[in-house]
Amino acid sequence: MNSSHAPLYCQTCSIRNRAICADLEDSEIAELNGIGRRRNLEAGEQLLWEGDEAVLVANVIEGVLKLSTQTEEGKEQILGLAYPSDFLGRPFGETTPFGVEALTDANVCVFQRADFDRFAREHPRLEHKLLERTLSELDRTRRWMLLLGRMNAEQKLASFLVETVDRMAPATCAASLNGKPTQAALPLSRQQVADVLGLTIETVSRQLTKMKNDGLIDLPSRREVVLLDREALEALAR
Amino acid sequence: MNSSHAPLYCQTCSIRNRAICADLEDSEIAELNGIGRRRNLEAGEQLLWEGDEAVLVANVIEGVLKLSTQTEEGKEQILGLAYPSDFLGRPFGETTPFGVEALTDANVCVFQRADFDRFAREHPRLEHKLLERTLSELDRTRRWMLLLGRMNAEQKLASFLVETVDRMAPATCAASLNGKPTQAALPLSRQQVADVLGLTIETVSRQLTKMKNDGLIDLPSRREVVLLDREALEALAR
DNA sequence: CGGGACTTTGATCCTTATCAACTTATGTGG
DNA sequence: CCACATAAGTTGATAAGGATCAAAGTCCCG
Repeated sequence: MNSSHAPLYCQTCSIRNRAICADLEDSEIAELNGIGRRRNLEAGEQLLWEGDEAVLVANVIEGVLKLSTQTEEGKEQILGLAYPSDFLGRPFGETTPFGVEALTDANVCVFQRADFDRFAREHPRLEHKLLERTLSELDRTRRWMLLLGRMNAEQKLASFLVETVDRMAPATCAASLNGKPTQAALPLSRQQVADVLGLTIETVSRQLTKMKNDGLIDLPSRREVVLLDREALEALAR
Repeated sequence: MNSSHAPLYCQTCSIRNRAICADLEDSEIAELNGIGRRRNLEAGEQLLWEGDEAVLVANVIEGVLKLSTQTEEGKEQILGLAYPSDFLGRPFGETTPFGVEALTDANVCVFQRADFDRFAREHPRLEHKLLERTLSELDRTRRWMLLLGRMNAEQKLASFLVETVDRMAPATCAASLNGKPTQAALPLSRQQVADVLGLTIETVSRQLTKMKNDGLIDLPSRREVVLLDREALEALAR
């Protein structure tokens, strides 16, 4: 618990050079190390609850998590997925506007929001990184809006598969075609894919079998995809 | 053109206390004033083009603008609306990921992105404001995702009407029920409303007439709405 | 007053949701 | 290690909400 005796996680951290802490100097890293702590999450475990007071923020070290919200009638909409080096939570805010749940077993670096906010305000370099990351996240979210608002089921699935394979790539280090990865373990169930894309589980399932029959993809197991024709999928997604 | 002779706009700026420049000191404001300039836009005029090199950023002083993107087939999706005091453009990025067009006559305070980026990096207070604003914008955008992904046409329209009336309120200063505004001039055409909500113009039109027949709203003209039963609309939107 | 853009209304079609049955995986305890 | 229970996914039939296509009606502005 006591920060002065905490092991220096950061120095061996696998996302040290990609997360918002990347540009910090050793002394700053040491300080940050003192206020954060590692936490393991099992698949399905919840880290933040929608509407709760925003007490935590975190960096994803390993695993995939979802941000989500619900409609009054209980329909879920996944607002985003967080992969290693992504930042989680709502700094400088009263409440957390979405729930966060681990989809796979995960490891995160957690901070009390108050501690983090203070540290950020005192370290413009970190705040700048956070700003850049937030701006990119906003860009990504807006692209997703186009998907939700204007694409049909087939286009949504195609987009989703290509993006997922890309984002999972660093973890899998698996097969790829001239640099572009073509397969991945799916971190989501069919229902979760549906919640990401604003579809129902049945539509997702039907669309996947159709793509498989069309020779666009292969589904070795429920939690794996292989893009047999990545080009065609990208064309659909466009 | 020459900054040293530019009038000191900022001191009389109507959004001086709400925009990202709010916390700056007089000397900083003066400096910022030197790199920015005012620009009037007519309704329909484009300020930024999707995919262009990101050369400009801006603050909205007056009017309403839309951020939008298109699907390959030319279907438009509006990604957001910018009202007075909102920030526009993509700082710290290579390209502008969306187009920006004035929906009403508008007045904006424009900066060369390079100038703005430099200024921001040298003034953490401004960068902090920008971060807070970007985080709020991300929250708003994510709420919009729930709307696009999980709401039906009626719920979408209800949400849109309530939000629009609220955001237009400062400008209209018009009728309100215990603090909550109940009418506004619509800054968007039916087609644009459709593009915001991921619907077609026909569906928007039908839904509005239905709401009018149900006594939920009144439509004194094509560009005005009155919320006759704001409560009911909020309930639908939830 | 007339022309063009915008909007509304109507008829029909299509995609996706919904409801239901069935199949395949996953996992647990005897 | 198998049998059974349970969860997850697939497939089918039907229905509904919006999209699309077409036409008529309004408003605006010169």
